[in-house]
Amino acid sequence: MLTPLIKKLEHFLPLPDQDKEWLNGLVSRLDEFPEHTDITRQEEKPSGVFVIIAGHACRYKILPDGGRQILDFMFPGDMTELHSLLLHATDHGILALGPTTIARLDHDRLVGGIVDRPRTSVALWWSSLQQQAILRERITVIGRRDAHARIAHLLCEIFERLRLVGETADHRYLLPVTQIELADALGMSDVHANRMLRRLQQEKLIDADHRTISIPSLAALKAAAAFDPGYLHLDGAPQAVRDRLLAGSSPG
Amino acid sequence: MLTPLIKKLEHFLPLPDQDKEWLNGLVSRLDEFPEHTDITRQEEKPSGVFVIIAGHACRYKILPDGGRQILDFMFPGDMTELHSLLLHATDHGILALGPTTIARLDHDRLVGGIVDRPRTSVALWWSSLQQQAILRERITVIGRRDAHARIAHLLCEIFERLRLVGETADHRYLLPVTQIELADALGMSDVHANRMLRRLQQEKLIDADHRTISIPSLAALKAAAAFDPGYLHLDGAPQAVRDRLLAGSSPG
DNA sequence: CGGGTCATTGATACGTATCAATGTGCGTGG
DNA sequence: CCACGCACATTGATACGTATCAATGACCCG
Repeated sequence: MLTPLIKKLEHFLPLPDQDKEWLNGLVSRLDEFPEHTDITRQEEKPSGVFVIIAGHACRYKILPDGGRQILDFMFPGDMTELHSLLLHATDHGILALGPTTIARLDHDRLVGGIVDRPRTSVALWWSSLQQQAILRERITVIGRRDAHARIAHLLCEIFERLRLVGETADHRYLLPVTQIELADALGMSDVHANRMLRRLQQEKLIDADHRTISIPSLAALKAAAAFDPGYLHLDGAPQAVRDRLLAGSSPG
Repeated sequence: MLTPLIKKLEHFLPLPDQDKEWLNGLVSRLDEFPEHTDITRQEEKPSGVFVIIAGHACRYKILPDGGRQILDFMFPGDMTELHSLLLHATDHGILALGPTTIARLDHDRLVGGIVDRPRTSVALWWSSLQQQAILRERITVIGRRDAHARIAHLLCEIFERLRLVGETADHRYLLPVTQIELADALGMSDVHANRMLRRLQQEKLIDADHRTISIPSLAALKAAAAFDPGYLHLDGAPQAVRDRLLAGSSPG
């Protein structure tokens, strides 16, 4: 059930079989959300931890003036914050972009049992560090790059993230996102997003068709975006970390 | 020693005296950094956890084209990520803005001992959630607000964060930041930052003098910024969280 | 006193927002 | 089965916010 999450975590560190079983056993319920419905709403109490199983979602904020900023995208294997229950209200909502399935996790058993599973703990920590790094990179791109580079960069990032969970085929992936949503994610107007998308296609850097993005040359797109994947921290756990964990159970 | 950190954490949840002693005992070394020197450098291996004791720092990235984006500011009580040692290399550097003192923490004892201190664990988790929320708010402000509102918003945020650790006096605080740095933090040019700063002063929304910011009317500045402090999650731990922790030791 | 960093100001160029109109595809109801 | 409406995509014209270039001023330090 939590296959994409486990796949992602194991890119960082192999997990013992018993940890994976334990993770899968935490799923208390599956929920499905139709396209363009809220999974959680801004200002409401956090609704517990869940993992995206299938589909695409995004975190977003609505501004006082009615504007919207999309903060990040969520793909299969992405989850909400482990300790969000510490807050009275969330600072952002989560929206299903296409039809989306989520798995809700039993919070008590998660928090209670995580302590005895150091490999999983560490992998989840890595995932949380990666998420913060993605936010920082987004700040950098929105703050310092022009619209053309912003779109190219986001498309590169999404490719790498989807590849990690096996949601790409060749150099192609599904991205059920309107141009308005793309614009809201990158701090630009929808009209301009359209033009830049168009330009990327004319430049043969991407091909967009029916919500499917194809990247003829990943190298070329990365160059246009000045995309350096370092911030995604995809290298796997450092040897020192692995060594220390070997004292525990053996990898699955 | 870790007074500002503890002060901040206790805004969320009172800590037992023994936890505070334990925290203070984790300090393995104090380091001082002169103005405009790197505390950590981008791309290097994480150097362990440290806490700002005095002074002001910022996280930043250098782009391939030489540009710089300041991601966040760090004030007394702010610390680096608990588990950053999981990464091979950092995705950003940390720069001392003025003369800055940091306390390095013993990582092994921190990670080893945190499990037995649920209140401190929870408070540190809250701090980490707040930090992520700050990044998300920055994305929103840079992506969707004009230069005038961006500066006003940042000045409001800094006020609230400094107030939390007792670094404000009246409606006034020290901010050792050049206009170039301000511009790099908000994704604008230094020339424009200057003009907007000037405008804020003409509008009597702020007063800036020798690195000191005064806010005649916080309400007015917040209105100009459309600043809603909700994202800082300053309400303290929800009752449910407190109740659960009462099973453990009593508050200090 | 001289040189450096930082702040300030004006003129101009450019990227992007905004406004407006049209086109396209799709689901729904007559 | 077609017509309508709706969301989304596309395109052009124009306005505006902000970047860039350039020069001067203020301050601090050696």
